[in-house]
Amino acid sequence: MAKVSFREQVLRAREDAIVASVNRLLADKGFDMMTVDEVAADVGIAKASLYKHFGSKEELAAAAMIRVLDRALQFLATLEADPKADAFEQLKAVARWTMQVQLAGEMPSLPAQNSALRSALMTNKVYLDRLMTVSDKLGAWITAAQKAGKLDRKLTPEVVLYTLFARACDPVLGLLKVSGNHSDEQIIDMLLSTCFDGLAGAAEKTP
Amino acid sequence: MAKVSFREQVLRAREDAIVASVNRLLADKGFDMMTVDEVAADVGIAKASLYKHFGSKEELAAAAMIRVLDRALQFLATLEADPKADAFEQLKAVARWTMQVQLAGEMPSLPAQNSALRSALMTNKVYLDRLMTVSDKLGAWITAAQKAGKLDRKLTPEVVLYTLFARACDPVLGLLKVSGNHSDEQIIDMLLSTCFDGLAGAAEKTP
DNA sequence: GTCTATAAGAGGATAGAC
DNA sequence: GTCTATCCTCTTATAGAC
Repeated sequence: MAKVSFREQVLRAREDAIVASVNRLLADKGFDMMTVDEVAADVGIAKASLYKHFGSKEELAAAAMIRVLDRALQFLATLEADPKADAFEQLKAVARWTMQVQLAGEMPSLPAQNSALRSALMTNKVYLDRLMTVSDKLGAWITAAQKAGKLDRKLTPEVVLYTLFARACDPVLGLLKVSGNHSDEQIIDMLLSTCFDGLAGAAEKTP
Repeated sequence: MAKVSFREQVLRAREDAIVASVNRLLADKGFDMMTVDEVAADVGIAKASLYKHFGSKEELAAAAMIRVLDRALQFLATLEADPKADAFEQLKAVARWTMQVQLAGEMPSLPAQNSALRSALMTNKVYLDRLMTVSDKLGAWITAAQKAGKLDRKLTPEVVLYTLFARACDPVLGLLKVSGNHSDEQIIDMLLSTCFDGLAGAAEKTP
């Protein structure tokens, strides 16, 4: 019994290592440019061993997405635990968190056009479950913030949700980072500002 | 002489057809998922003939990017010709135009991570020239709009420029389109609003 | 410059021994 | 479950006839 448990523990640890590598490689090179050989080399195992754990390259990507969604859910839980919870501020905190993850090189980026990948994700129950859980929590905050007048009521919740997801993998962040003209904090502050107050800025709000 | 001119005309027409196909395929599937075989089939010529016109797949993509940048420059020229030119409104018009191109399925999307493609673009004089021309024109409008207080002065022009470029290929537009809950006009209006006034919206500006 | 045919190689996936 | 070795498909790119 203990032996089996230990075995499973080792198995889990190895799979965690695999998913961590995939996550970093996806953030670094993207799905199409990432090769399974690279993943195997990065983890330090043979490619055939990799395929004992995950049935395809798409499943590897799905596992990485599930991982980051789980991290997001953990962060959402800490926000929910805060007694002075304000929906608008919570949304802002989530956006800030996604940008920090992106700056840390830990945000996997998947192409929207790859149909093989999309269909693999759309048939992955675990992935869909996590995605819907995150979407529901954010959706509740969005409608609450709109009711409070903190978010534009002319925007449908769908638009707000998609926009927040998109800002989590916005190429602007990477461009600004390589340009080297701003600190990480400056980048995040400016992008948060463009996200919630727009290019026109909040200055105009209180003339 | 007339014969040579005619020949060149036919050559140009064929290359235009190729670039138009590449443009559409890039918008539809992205660079990595687009194959040269598809391009050849779409144009209706043999792949070897294609390679007589363009030396590599990367050059095809570069030609498509040059094409769309030229279209952008044409549009910028019409805006400059307007006597009652306001920098802020011009920037908004440009953003609207890029979204219309995107909705029409004519905005080529290139991955930011593909290094072979990036180096090919970075050594393409014509592409760099067009890109810099567009950037300079937009940059002038950005600083003018900031001086006029229409754009947030806390944002560096670099951030504004990158953000405008990024909105030209924002995945949110495609997601909203396939979701089918909004008309094209609604989508563009909402995304323009999120771009310039943010998720918080302009409502807060005049309380 | 257009075609058919093919080289050359990358990359996803698997066979079979241990 | 891990390895080595291999298969096989897809894709970029070119050779050579016309």
